[in-house]
Amino acid sequence: MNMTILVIEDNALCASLIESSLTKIGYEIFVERDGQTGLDKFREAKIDLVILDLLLPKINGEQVLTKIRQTSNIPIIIISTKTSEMSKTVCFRLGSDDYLTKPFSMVELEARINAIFRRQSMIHNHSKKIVKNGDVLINLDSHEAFIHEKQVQLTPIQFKLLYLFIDNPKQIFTKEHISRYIWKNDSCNDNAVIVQIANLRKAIQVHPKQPSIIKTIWGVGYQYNEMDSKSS
Amino acid sequence: MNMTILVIEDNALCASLIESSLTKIGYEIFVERDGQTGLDKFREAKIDLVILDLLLPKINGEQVLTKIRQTSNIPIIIISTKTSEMSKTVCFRLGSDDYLTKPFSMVELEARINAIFRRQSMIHNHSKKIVKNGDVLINLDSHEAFIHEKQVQLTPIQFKLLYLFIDNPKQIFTKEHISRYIWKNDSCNDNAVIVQIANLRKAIQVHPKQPSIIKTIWGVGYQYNEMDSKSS
DNA sequence: AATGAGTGTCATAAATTGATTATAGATTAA
DNA sequence: TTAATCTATAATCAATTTATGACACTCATT
Repeated sequence: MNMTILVIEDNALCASLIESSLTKIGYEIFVERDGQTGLDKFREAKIDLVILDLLLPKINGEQVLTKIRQTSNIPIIIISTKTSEMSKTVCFRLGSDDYLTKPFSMVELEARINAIFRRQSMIHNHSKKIVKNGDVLINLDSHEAFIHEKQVQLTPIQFKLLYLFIDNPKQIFTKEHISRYIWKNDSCNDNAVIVQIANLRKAIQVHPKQPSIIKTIWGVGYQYNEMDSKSS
Repeated sequence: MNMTILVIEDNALCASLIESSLTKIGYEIFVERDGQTGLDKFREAKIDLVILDLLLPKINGEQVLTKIRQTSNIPIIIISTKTSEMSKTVCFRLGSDDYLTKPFSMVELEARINAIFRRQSMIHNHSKKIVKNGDVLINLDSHEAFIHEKQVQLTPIQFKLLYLFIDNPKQIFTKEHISRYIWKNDSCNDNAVIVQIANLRKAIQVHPKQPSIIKTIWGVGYQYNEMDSKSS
């Protein structure tokens, strides 16, 4: 499972240290330098965990924390030079999951992130090998995919893409996100994503002329919807 | 809900401090002085969380941690005088949920315990980004917007605008403000804003002829009001 | 070396959105 | 009431985004 972490931190050195360190162990990282763009990024991208500095330009960390908690229960780790009990208490009360005082070691940060994700996966018991959603079923072991109980032949990229979609129905994936997911690189080639989406759609379509189960959200990204309702 | 916490700690002073402090805020506490009796207590009582010292007689903390994790996913907080990264890393790898180095404040311990319990209680609605206000509900993950529980189709700019309004109800936004928010530039084209407002209103109106939920504040700007009262 | 499946790139076509403009309507101040 | 100013609406056209098909490249297998 490819987890995406948003780092909101204005100190460039610290941010890049975290970024390289976490990228190395397989996480996808977004870095934002101030509270406002951090919040923007948070609601635009599919984020699994937030690492949040407290001293930020524009909107401070406590406010960002509050804003995020108004709409999301996503895990948030505070990193700060503030060592006071007061600051810790406030942040925990506002809903943070952990609080690390700077300077801290990357090893510890990694360990705490892993601990949070491990606890989440314990709760969800994510050791399933067959993923089913609506008319789509895929077997992760045998790499087979079925639409309407009929097997379809998929290339590796198509399979990966389809898994991403049916494992997160209704979630919108931007081209950038898909690019990161498929190719692991930072540079995003929009066209390549578009072509892969087209290939996948062609591969899994039951009848030509029928609307694809993968919807285009114009200007945003692509989305899988289990049930397609008519426009009303 | 009465949560039960098992404290395994051989230092009598520290143990009693924790006990009194946590009892005061409503937790039920068991204290054990060594690893063996700690494990025994864990097996026979219904425990919701374990606070575990590392330096223990008979069976050390790491072993206790390992033993517990063989049979249980219960939250475990390590408290220890060991400050090394090594010790922390080992404990997290063995499955602990948090690690506090002594000396620590009771306030912080309480905050971290509360954070763990809070996260457990919200396992269900995880990472959903939903903003609701009055009759308007928008889902930032799926980019869906609902008015009166009926889905409406919005363009990217319309969606962004609606989010701005319902995230800040009763606040009046000038055209300059909206322009900056949508287009990120300093020059403001009043007309463009007016048109976008008009488009949004058309897109989210339930019945034509009904006053829009986005009010015009003449000469100032625009405002969203949860409940629309008649003009007086 | 030849084949073929899988993939990336490009050019072009199709679709949707959004900025502009003109015009009409509404509100305020004189 | 009238003029000036602000706001609303509709229509058009340009810009942006997405879709599609053709072609070239890579790499494993034959």
